[in-house]
Amino acid sequence: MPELPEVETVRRGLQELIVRRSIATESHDTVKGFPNAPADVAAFLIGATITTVRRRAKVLLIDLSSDYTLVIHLKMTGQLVYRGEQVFGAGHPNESLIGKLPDRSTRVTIEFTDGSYLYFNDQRKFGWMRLMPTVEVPNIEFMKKVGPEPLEADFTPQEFAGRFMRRSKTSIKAALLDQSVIAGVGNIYADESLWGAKIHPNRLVNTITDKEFQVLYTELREVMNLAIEKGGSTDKNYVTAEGKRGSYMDFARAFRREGLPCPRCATEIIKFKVAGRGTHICPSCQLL
DNA sequence: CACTTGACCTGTCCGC
DNA sequence: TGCGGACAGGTCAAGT
Repeated sequence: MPELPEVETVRRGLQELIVRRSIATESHDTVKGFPNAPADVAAFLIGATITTVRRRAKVLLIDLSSDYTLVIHLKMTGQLVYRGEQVFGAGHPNESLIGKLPDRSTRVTIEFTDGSYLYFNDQRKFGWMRLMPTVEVPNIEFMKKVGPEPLEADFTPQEFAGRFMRRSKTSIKAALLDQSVIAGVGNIYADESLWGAKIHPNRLVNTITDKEFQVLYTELREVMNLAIEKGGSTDKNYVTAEGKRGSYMDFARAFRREGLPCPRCATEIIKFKVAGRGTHICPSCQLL
């Protein structure tokens, strides 16, 4: 579920909501990777203060005053929701998305000294979390292999096109989803940017022209920036740090719009599988 | 080696 | 209404 725009939205929310709060208690059930070193929880998590919240690709980095960092991947259904004064539950506008917290999908509960909470919810348990020294974060396998951030100001169209050369014989969609090529692209924004660039997802990378890479670069950045502006895409599970929906799906042109008219030419959007993933295209605009 | 397919989990939706 | 099967936004290990 959460791709770069969703994780960035959560990051911005947490930066506002939890920085300078101190951790009083922590409890959890099964979460992959946590606690990797149980003694570290008492030594470096309890009593620590949140200093900043960063993001790399789809990974959230919650830095602590102990010089340790909580490294969190939400995978498909992870949520990080802060609860201060507001009360979720029956009648609340977000009830259908997060219910009353904690609930049966709550994996980790962090209580701050002021009595507010941060919940890590994850219905499908694919997400993971690690507590580790901040200086060690760049050394984990994911960080070593992940590609460049596509929204950085100094990320050029030339660098974008060049990254794909490592996957020249696969489909453009499979390459877009490969985190070692470009960081943070997932199924939603792969489909949306390919629609924007009028490129069929099954086109092989080595058939994509320089001009097409240029357009794809622009479309990908525009669609991701718009998605951040809209607070991300909520289909089923994703919510912001405040427990709210993201509204990008109201602006989607192809993703999850099968049977509806293409906004450009009114041809019906169709759905099929590419690289094992549900894929949406306009069959008139995106030719093989 | 490059690339594709299953596995990881739970919940929901759809057709019989 | 009940039940089996397909499917869901991510990533890795295992297989071709």
